[in-house]
Amino acid sequence: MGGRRSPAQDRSRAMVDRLLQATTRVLAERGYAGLSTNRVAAAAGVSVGSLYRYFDDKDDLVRELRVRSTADILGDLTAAMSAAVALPTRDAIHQVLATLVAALQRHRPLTSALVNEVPLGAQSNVLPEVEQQLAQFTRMFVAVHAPHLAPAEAEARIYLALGVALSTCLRIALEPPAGVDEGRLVDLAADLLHAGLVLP
Amino acid sequence: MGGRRSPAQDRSRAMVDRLLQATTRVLAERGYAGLSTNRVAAAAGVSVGSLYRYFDDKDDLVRELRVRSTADILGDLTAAMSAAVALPTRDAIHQVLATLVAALQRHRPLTSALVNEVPLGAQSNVLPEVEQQLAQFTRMFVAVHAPHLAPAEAEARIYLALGVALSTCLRIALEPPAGVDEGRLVDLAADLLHAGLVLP
Amino acid sequence: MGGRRSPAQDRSRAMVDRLLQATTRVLAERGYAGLSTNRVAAAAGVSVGSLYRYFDDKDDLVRELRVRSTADILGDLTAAMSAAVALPTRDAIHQVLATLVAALQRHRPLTSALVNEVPLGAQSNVLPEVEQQLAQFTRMFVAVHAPHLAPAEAEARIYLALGVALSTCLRIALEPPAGVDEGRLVDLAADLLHAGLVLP
Amino acid sequence: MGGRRSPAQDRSRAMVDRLLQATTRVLAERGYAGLSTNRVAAAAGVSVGSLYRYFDDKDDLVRELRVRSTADILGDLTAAMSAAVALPTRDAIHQVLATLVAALQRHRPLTSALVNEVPLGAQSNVLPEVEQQLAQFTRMFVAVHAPHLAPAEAEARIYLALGVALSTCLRIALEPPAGVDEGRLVDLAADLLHAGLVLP
DNA sequence: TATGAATGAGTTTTCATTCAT
DNA sequence: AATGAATGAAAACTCATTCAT
Repeated sequence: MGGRRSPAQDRSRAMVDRLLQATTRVLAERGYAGLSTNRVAAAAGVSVGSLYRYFDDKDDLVRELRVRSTADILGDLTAAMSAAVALPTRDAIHQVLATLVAALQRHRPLTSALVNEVPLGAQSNVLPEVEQQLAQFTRMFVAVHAPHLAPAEAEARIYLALGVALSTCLRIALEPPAGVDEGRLVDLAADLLHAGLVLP
Repeated sequence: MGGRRSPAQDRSRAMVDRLLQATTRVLAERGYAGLSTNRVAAAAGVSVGSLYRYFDDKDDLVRELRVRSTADILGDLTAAMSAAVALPTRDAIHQVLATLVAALQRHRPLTSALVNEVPLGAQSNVLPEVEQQLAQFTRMFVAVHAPHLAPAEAEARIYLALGVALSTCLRIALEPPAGVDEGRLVDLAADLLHAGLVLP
Repeated sequence: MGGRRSPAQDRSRAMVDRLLQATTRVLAERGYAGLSTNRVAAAAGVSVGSLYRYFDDKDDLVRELRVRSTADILGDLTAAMSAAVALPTRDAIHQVLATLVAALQRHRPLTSALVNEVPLGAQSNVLPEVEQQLAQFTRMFVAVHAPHLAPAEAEARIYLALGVALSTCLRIALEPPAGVDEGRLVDLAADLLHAGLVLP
Repeated sequence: MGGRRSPAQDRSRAMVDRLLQATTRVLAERGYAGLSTNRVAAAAGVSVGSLYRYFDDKDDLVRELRVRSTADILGDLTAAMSAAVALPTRDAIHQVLATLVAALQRHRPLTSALVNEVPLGAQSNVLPEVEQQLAQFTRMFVAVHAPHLAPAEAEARIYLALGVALSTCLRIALEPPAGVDEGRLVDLAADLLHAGLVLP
């Protein structure tokens, strides 16, 4: 952690960053259909050949983009989850949701591009890593706050809650409805999940 | 109603059906990226030229596919909604959700392809017509069963409920978790939405 | 000549005419690039299959069109040439030129389409039959009015005169310049050819 | 003038030349109808993709071909016209005609293809730039050598002479008649134009 | 390492032509 | 005879990927 990097590694990292940023830009401006390796390289001010030195292929590029954006969001989420364990049930949920919405909003252009433009392939959830992390938290959370639930019942509730949490946060972050207060939406969502997860 | 069809119309309809079924098959097997007009024609056992006799272009093909499956799902949904108005609150919600899950499952291969493979462009909701229909129902439903809510509050709940209902049904229909009873999931979802929509 | 036609032959002739007229129309409206057998058939209100009953292929259609339009022009030309033999040299030439210009103008849409849109293939003169007819006349004409010319010299002048006559008439008929009197152009052309053909 | 070229520029120029030469070859062998980008690329021993690196599209390819050969012909023509101003009337005309014929012959395969194979669209003159250049010369020429003509009369003669000159030169260059001396034809044409342009 | 010209399989789409009805 | 649905070869063009420099 916090290790030194050789100049070569730095140059490498810089290149990768440039390319990923260029990918985001192209994705936002031209959509997935307009995303070509040549275009990305040009947008990054780099040759196509270089792109292929740092990424296996086009898929790898997009995959990496997803992973990176996810990582940043995950950071926030993890912190929020750590803080949340000390809070009362509903507040904990609210905290996590609010954090997730904020994180998604912070990455709005990229997230939007990924959600709206990139076909998902086999996996049908947009941000798999985020979902996994969320799942872990939810599981633990249920174990603590709703120990009365039978395992199967707990599983069902977790499964449902995950979907609700993720889709709701995405919706609030990316398509906020006109004339509805965002904070209120997060409040409501927290109430909903609270009810769904821990009520008898 | 019950109109006779000329042989030519039948042939025409048969061709269109064949091509749409082939499209679904190709979509399921090779994904949206692997969906080419030549491939669809081959899968339908028909020449490319014929495909272009019945569809303006590739977009038209996918559009029609969406329209058809949407229409079918909408049919079920509308019926369920009609029946639901007479039921008590929670049962009404349950009825609609169960119907939607069943309809989506019936169109599983296509819906799955649409959700997972087709980049959505600007609109981030799959099946916009279904969402609209659902919105109408929800609005009416709230007006009837939760008249105590202030307009803004009602709006917020409707917005949230819609996202939850749609994403949950899609999730249950397309990615049912191993070892969790599907019926129980719909039950839980109904409870959740009931709580979210009408509780004070 | 002037023979009776069976009903079948009439129907046949009517079909051919319809198709050729449709071809002219399509050629004028869509250009040669937009000339497709299907389009011609549609424009004629006839099935493609029928087109192929009356014409071997697309080329045959266009070829026939050329032949027909030529035939009409040839009729005029022959008459003019017959009358011209009795006239003094320059007047004879003038008569023929004026007749040709008038005939080309009468068929303006078709001629224009043929000249501007249809690639000529191997033969590089637009209206080969017209040229042949004209050549015959010119040859005879030179024999009568310029018997003093050596055979090789006569050949050279005829060759030149033909080109001049044809291209000039086409130009006057199809691209008349703004602000220049057409009659004057024909006059000048007649003078030119007169000088070129018979002067020592 | 005598500028050095980088290897890259040379390669680029070499590629463009190869492709244009291949285009000429295909045009000569298979006609305009048989001119496809794939065929041109194959004839050039190059991939289609490369063709599209150097030309925007098929039109661009043909356009460039026209531009190049036109430029070459124009070069000769301009030189001849410069030299011609010092000559007596008939000799000036002869010089220009002879030069044009020679230039057209030098580009025979291409010119032939353009004249015989490429449908001309709206403009019915092949080589519009050549015609323009010729027009400029003729106008000046008439102003100098036939100042006695009224403006309208001058216009008419210029219009006619242009058509005659161009069509005659094309004819001599592309379809020289068997057994007739080419030089004699140019002589005759010069006489003809001389008479037509400056005689009272 | 970086470059970017070159590749060519693959995509969408058209249209002359055929043939079962 | 007439129809027009069906065909499929071929056209224009794109783009992920490679490799010589």
